[in-house]
Amino acid sequence: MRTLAERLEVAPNALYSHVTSKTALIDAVLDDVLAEVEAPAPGVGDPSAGLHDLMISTYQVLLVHRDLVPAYLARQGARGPNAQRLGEIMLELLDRAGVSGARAPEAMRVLIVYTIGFAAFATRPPIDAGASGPVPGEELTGNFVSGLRWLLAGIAAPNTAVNPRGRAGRRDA
Amino acid sequence: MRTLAERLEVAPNALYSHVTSKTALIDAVLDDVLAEVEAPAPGVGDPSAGLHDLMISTYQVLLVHRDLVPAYLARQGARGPNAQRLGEIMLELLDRAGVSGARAPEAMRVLIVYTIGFAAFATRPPIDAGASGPVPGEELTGNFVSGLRWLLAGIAAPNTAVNPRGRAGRRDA
DNA sequence: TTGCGTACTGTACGCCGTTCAACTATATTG
DNA sequence: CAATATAGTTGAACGGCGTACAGTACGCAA
Repeated sequence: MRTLAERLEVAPNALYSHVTSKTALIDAVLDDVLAEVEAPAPGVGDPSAGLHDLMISTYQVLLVHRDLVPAYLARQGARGPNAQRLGEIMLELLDRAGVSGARAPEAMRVLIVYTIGFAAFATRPPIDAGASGPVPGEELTGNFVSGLRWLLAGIAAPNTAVNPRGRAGRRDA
Repeated sequence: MRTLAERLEVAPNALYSHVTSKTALIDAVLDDVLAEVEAPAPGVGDPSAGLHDLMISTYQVLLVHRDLVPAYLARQGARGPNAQRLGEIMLELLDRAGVSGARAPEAMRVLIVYTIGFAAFATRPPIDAGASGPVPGEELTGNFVSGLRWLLAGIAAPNTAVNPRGRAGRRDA
């Protein structure tokens, strides 16, 4: 806030004539940024490829505005109009890809969480140079795409029985 | 800090005799929490099921300590000894599952990012009740497991050609 | 001209992480 | 046992943060 006010060459509290709180400001900026995401035209083109491109575009947009990616995770959903628009586009793509019903919002959440999470991970070279290689960031994008492909493949697959050992994953908890 | 000091019934600055900074404290706590993750014994059992269980256990541990999940994302890697131990276990499981070479660390990062990201997402009912259902949290765990299965399926698949439309995902950028 | 709404400023409150010098127990040593 | 080193704590304070409140300059319709 104070930094922003300085950039605008006004007193810090002047901001509160235009914004109710820092949180609200960030929310607004967040949704604005989402407008930069390139979404495929609805109804045409391969839906799987559309999802692929949509998530990659989202990832890249997040990387460009890296400093507000943490804020993105802090609030989870992003209720703004742009977020909503992207959500509808995703659902449409998923539907045309054969994912509908209860599976659709699940798949959507998974894709979103994965994308934002990976952006958050990629967003911070400055931990410490040196040991074990900080992963220069270029490679991370490739890594993101790999995971995205795996995810899309799994989502598209009709029935995924990954766990061969009977009812695994069931612990006493 | 001040809150913690109050709980310990000491002055706030007394903490700094034991910890160099708030960040260092959180890092230590973070790694401590990671000790609670149940890891399968190395070398035995189905590796795919092992990964499945390992990530689910991680997810559950994160949910129990929900308030420090954001901190978990803030620092990305978690360099502590427990984190390292889990990393080695994951690589061993991946190797036995047929994932090795350059693919192994990729798969590991994807799994970790997905798990932490989803935990971050699941960690905050208190946004606002009401419209569009805040997803009670029980369902979110099922959602997490679904995505995990998709991911594991994709990782295990030999070659994933998700993108039917030629070289998609290649934008000018 | 009067009145009003909008944008701004000065000042201050309460909170935060953190630092520094001083004190006090406890343990160590001769 | 006395002297001293050491670990742990404290009071006070600094600088920074988001934000609230009261007041003020300005533009504009009545």
